[in-house]
Amino acid sequence: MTKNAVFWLREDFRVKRNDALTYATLNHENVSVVYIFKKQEFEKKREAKQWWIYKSLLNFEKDLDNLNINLEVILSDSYESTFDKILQYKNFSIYWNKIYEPDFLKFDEKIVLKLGKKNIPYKIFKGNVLNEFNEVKKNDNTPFKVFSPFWKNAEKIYLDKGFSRDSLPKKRTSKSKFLKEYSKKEDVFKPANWQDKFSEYWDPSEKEASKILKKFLSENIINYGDQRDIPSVKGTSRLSPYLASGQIHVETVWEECEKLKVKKRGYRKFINELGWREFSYSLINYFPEMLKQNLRKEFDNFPWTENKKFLSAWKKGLTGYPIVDAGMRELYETGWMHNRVRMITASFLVKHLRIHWKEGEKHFQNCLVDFNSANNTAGWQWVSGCGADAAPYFRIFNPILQGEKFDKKGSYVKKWVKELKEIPEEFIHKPWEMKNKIQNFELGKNYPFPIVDHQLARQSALKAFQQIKKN
DNA sequence: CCTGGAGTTGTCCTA
DNA sequence: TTAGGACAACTCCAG
Repeated sequence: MTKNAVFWLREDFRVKRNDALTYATLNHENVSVVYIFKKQEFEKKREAKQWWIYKSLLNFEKDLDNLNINLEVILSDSYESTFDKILQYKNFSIYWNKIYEPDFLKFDEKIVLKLGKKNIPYKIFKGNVLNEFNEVKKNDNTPFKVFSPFWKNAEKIYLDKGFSRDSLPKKRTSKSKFLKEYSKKEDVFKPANWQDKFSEYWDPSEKEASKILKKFLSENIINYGDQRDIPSVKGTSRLSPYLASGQIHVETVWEECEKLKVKKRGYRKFINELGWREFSYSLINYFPEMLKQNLRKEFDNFPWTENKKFLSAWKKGLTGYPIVDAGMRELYETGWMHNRVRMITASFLVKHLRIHWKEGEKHFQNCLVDFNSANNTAGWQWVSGCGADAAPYFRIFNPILQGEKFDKKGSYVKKWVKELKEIPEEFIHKPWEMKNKIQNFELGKNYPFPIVDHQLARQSALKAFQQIKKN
């Protein structure tokens, strides 16, 4: 065994159940945690996530400090050139956990070749999933394309493995440094951007993740089935950003769920959401082309429109449909949007405005603290109808009905769209129908008229879908 | 190989 | 007022 070990930190900001980190501490005298920050991957592309990573680095550094382990950050233009520099060092082994994205897996292969040539010991561990995607296949060895059978099989495979690995790294007696030069963590992120208000809503730490999970399981999971659809209520777990950056391992979430004594409907529904996460990973790895294009080819002929005004109104939350605008503003304010509202806003962009899902995908990528390629792509393609197991085309969310159904009193709308604060309940999801005048409020002045008419937009979306069927 | 059932999250119209 | 069917037909998957 070499004296030094490097744990290459990527999406695993946790001490508990972190296989690569634990392995390094159990087998080596000196352990360093190295994070390579590639600016171009974040700037103007994943700004919300950039904030999350920055805070995660600061918090994780403290956790590692308790173990006498040093966290070293390198600012980089490319992973490969940075790796080439690291490979110049002598007498070390390197470990990391997998990220299930085609590009990352390909990069792993490349690095493995280089490590082999230099005789540097390495080990790659399972990442933040229940099953690795290639463990779940149909009997004929092809991948599942429908969720239910996929999940039925995947759950069984996971249960059959029946293992529990509640691993913890071993504390060092003294700190050691590996890299001669490393960057300041502050260089990863320049404060005073729009993301600054996120601190009011999120604490990107491992401790917070387990706190949230505990609270969710003791208070909310019982009613998850119904409450998860009400955006004004904290009925969902809000664990997504912690899962995305690995402040918690999905196996931990699973296991804590299994420990529940009373397993009601809510429990099943919640576990299924973990299933969708697994399904998305499976899809993008078996069909990597879907990261860039429609999974269902017939959608290549869909008559999308280009409309900068509409796109910008959607992004700013100025479409004139209160539930849509509330969602977009929640996203901008907090780096997160409630699941039900993600569907409504996405459907609105794709079907009412007929703007390509890639535009929406890009915007969400920039604004979500829980951004993850697999979920984001699979989700947008699902809404658009061009993905796997997707919604049928005639299923077009009516933003007024959705509002009335899931935000009855309009409290979600009023929280995020302050202009509508005084609008009576009856009209909160359709302020344009209001006859009475309200002081200091005038439609078209304080808040926009709907940018498209629901009925007309719906008709034209249906027509557009008819068109691709013909081709 | 054939067969039948099913398919995350809806909407709208009719009786 | 409300419940039920139409919306389309295709692909996936298991038996």
